[in-house]
Amino acid sequence: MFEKYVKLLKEKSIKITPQRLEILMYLDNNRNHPTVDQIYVNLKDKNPSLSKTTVYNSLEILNKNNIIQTISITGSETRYDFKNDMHHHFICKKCGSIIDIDIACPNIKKTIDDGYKIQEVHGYFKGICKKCMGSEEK
Amino acid sequence: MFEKYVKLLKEKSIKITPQRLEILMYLDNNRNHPTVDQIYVNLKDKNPSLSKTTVYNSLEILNKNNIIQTISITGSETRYDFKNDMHHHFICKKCGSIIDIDIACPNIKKTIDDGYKIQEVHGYFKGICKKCMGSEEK
DNA sequence: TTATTAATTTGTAATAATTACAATATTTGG
DNA sequence: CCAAATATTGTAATTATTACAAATTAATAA
Repeated sequence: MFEKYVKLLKEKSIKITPQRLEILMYLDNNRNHPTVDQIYVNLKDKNPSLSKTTVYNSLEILNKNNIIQTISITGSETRYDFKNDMHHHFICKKCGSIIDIDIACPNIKKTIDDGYKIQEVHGYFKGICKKCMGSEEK
Repeated sequence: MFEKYVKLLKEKSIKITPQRLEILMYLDNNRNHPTVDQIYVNLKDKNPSLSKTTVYNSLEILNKNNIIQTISITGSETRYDFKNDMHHHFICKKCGSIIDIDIACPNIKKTIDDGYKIQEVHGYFKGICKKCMGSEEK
């Protein structure tokens, strides 16, 4: 059940704790870019002693080790995502949903060639999503 | 002196107040993506009665009217920029400076064609800037 | 397996950015 | 110049995040 996440942590020499495994599994199974609070509230059910600080700490070490990534699209709270192929994010100003946009950034190479060392790429679009566009016309 | 900014506000039917003009001029003359606090502290000198809430309110209405734009690259505080040609931003994890990257996003058309209405585009790179890369080698 | 040590978790308190709100003041169209 | 609508100000409240110290746990070597 947790083998996959144990392996991920071992590869990066991160100590294996039940909290980290649960958080990792939660992010793997919930690809809806949850907030710290959403992760915390959901995992608190099965582990009532869980502390929000632990969620913050765990997310920090997982992010630093490139296992997960942060998304700062709303401007207020940070959201988290299991690391996968590069993609952009779209947030709908009407319904608030955050949608993966499966495109890569073609500008990276140019910027690297220009002398920058790029460690993270964030592409955010804000507007009205397909669904809300449809309901506006009615 | 303020004609340019008066014109900008009139075009959008935004009421002209000295605070808004000062904020607009500050952003026009300081293209270093300042925080709310930086704007506030700097303008407070000439106008001691300025309130931080006014800075927030003014930035909000200017942003909604597309005269300025927000930058959420640090994850903590929002930064502001006079609206100009589309470009990306790079933040150096070592020295903290935010640098304009003059490239446009070629993925917008594809996303619009796909049914999304795009109102804002944010492209953020995080890593080590040219200058810090140079000093690392020494 | 057990003891040890270093790292982690927890809970609470502190901080920092932002928003809410009510009273006062200012802008603008007639 | 007046009236109505809107903006500014100051303070208080809220929210996300970080700091920190005590208690607990994971990993390692004997």
